[in-house]
Amino acid sequence: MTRHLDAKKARTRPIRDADYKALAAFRHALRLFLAFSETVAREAGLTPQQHQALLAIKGHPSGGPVSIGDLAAQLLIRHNSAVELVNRLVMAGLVDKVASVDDRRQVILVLTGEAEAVLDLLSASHLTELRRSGVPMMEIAALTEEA
Amino acid sequence: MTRHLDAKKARTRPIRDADYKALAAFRHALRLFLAFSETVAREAGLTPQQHQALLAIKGHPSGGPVSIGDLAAQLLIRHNSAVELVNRLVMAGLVDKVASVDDRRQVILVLTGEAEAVLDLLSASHLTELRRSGVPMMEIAALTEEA
DNA sequence: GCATTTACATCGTGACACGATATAATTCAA
DNA sequence: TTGAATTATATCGTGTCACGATGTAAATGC
Repeated sequence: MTRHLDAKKARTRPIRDADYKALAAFRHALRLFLAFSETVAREAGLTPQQHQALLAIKGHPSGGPVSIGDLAAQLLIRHNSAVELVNRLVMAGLVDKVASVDDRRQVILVLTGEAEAVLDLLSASHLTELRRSGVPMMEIAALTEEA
Repeated sequence: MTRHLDAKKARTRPIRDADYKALAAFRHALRLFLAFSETVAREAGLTPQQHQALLAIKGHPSGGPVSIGDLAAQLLIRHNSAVELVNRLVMAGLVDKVASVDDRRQVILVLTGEAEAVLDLLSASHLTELRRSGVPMMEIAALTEEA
């Protein structure tokens, strides 16, 4: 009975030591980038999530107004988590919640001047760091479409 | 006075809308990968941190025995956080803590058979997903050295 | 017009990481 | 060799963040 390939799951090439090392090194590289990002964000007075939320609002692919739900989708978090994140941003004076005129259930998120300034600074340092470390940001970002 | 470049910080090219979109899309791509990883880890009964800890132990660059401190360094977390993470792994039956003979302060981390099996499964699906999505894992992992 | 769906909000919970602090083993210098 | 400094791990209290479950108001569909 071990003569046949498993019907449920095609037999895969066994995982070698080099595979584990490559996966571990890849994770380590991701963590290095995230640690850099967290450090500069905190130096600017933001939590990493706040920074990413501001970026998601400012750089949303639609280019148009961004709602709570849009933010949740962009960050891959639940709507209620997005609400909480936005409330913390409002308390920090970084975002204003504006009732949408189109659909009065929706809340449109608007960056304050302070948020624009901080995000500009952080974006500059991130672009510099990504260029320095050689991460092919554009290519990786392009993968977003298909998945 | 605005004629001179700022002495403290070289004037950088202004951040354009396309830059914000690229950075946001890059973050989104990272989150897609991390969400994939979290999903398959949870389906296998592990938290994402537990999965990454097992991988860090199994794929540690030294190839040798891995201590609490080694794990903390690989995951870029504090020693006390690594202790807590390992304690949860021990309670889950995935890791054994073994006193080191060389240095009796050290605790060597050993994967149980169950952990080896789960990690094998997760590594296979991660390798498949990374190949599928076209992420240049090896190249990015190689950046680890210099930073 | 009324049921369903959609968008946002609230609440309680749990995982995780942290700083501060403690303890034991090792190292090193006098 | 002994005692001070260092290193490795452990413990405790705290804060952030995300979640599921649940609730409410606005929009949609038949």
